[in-house]
Amino acid sequence: MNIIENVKKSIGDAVISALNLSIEKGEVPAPEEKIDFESILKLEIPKDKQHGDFACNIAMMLAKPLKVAPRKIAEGIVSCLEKNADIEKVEIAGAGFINFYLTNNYLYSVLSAIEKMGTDYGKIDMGKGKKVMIEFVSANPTGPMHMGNARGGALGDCMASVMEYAGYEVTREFYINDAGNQIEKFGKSLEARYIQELKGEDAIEFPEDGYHGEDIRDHAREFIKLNGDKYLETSSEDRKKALVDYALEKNIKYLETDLGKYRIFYDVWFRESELHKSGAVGEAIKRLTDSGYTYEEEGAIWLNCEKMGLEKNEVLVRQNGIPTYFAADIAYHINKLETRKYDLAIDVWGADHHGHVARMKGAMAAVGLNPDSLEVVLMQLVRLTRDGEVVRMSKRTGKAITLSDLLEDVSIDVARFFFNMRMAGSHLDFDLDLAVKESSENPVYYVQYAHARICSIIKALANEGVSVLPFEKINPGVLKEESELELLKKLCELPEEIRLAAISREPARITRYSIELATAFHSFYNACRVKCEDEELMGARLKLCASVGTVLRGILKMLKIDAPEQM
RNA sequence: GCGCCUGUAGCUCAGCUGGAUAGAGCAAUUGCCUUCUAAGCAAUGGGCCAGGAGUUCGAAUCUCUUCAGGCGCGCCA
Repeated sequence: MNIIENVKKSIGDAVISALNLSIEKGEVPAPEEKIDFESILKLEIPKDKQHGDFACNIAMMLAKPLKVAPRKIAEGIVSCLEKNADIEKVEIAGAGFINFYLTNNYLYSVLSAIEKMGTDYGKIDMGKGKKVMIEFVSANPTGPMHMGNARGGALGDCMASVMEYAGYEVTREFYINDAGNQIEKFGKSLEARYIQELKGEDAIEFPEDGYHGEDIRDHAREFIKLNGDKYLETSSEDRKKALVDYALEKNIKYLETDLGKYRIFYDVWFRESELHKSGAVGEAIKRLTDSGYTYEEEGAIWLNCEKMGLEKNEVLVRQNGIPTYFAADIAYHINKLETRKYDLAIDVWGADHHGHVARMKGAMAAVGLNPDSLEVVLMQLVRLTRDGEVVRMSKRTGKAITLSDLLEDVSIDVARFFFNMRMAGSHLDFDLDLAVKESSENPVYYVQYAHARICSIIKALANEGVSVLPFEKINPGVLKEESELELLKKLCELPEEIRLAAISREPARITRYSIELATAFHSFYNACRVKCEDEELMGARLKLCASVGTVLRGILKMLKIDAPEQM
């Protein structure tokens, strides 16, 4: 139920029929060529309340094609407007805006809508049940997660929730890169540490491009506890395989646990190795070859990206016969769109991967899939600051700060909220001082506080025998104060915010909305007392509070942030 | 060098499918608790929307260009 959209629709229809009528009457000249009025008509909520509740621009848009002054057109439209009980008055202003001032009835109806839908208020059917997969984080399983993964996690997870609210059928997926070069490096690193642990540091040289982290040593030690030195005798191949099998599964478990702590739960954990085993990678390459997009050079198989209008060609199969990550990724996306029949696949990637986007889409087109079915949301990287300075390393470990490090300092609510305050495309400064503060400055508490306050009011009144009444039993018409109307308007906006957040893949809109709703509530709270002598007014205000509480609970649940009843 | 992204208040950011006087939070200053949670509210100050040109009745928003910053351009992933 999108109240604002409904109102816009009804005003828009009224404007168009008035326009047609006034053309018929000859007050406004007919266009020389047919114009689709509906497509140029725009109704917006003016920034300044003095300009009414909704403003229409159509007179200005038609001024040029009709060769008439915009105010003249506006006058023609207004004179032919049908009377409508919900429209209080209509004014022509500025260059030719038609401003509509409505009665408050549409605002009051939101209370009824919220009562009916409860915490589901805001859900819309824009997606029509289309199947969408959102793949996010997909952190390298050779080590712990970094800040980029932390942001990607909050972003992808909330994007998924927003898409669900918008009526899509959403799958959250984690792609495990458990094959290819990096696993090879992982194996070599583990092997080196294994031998070093048993035979001393000098027994084997650590690979130059290996993983130097302490976690690799830990894996080797744990592995020795379980298996002793028996892998010293085996071939390097078997040794690496045993080490990788052990450490990889453990790392994947860690990833799952850490993400779970972060309240992210995936529907699917998809392994790259499956694509290699099933032959899907080979098939993908064959399809590209069959459609004439590949060629051989210097013993490698290349994808002809120039044929797709791109700058550079890319290797699909190396000289050594091993397919590249790119080849596997093509197979993976064919799997998403074709095998598993998703209508839309959204990938959340770090901005440093942007070069990969065009060729991935190009490859989709080359195998005959719609490249628009694959969407990539690029996310700028995160900068942590403390005392105004950029923090790169953890003080404790001296290494890059991991997600678990962050969650030791900062609550999960705060982390999820902060990572979703900024749009994906903007660089995100994560202010650790602010995040740690449990005070008014911290926007998370600001929103939660609004919810706790509402719960407190409801409880206090319940103790005096006053309870929240159903919509039919209250008289919303007594809500006339500025702050009450502003709050009602804010409540009306949610479905539209969900629509915009879903369409632009920007869950940050909802985080911001939660702050705006909290602001509107705090403002109301200070301006209007709920508990008062006038029972009718008290009933209406209490209903308003309860509605705001419901909506806040709904949004916070969507963002997977706690909604405490007291603070 | 080529490509992508960014540039809005002292700081962090909204606003960008063109609309009326450019917004919020933080920071600064000043008020508001004998009555529902002051983790709150109200008010004040703060801007050549990086610079320039163009399109338009109208530009922070669209186009071109200059400048500044970030990132990418591997038989890495």
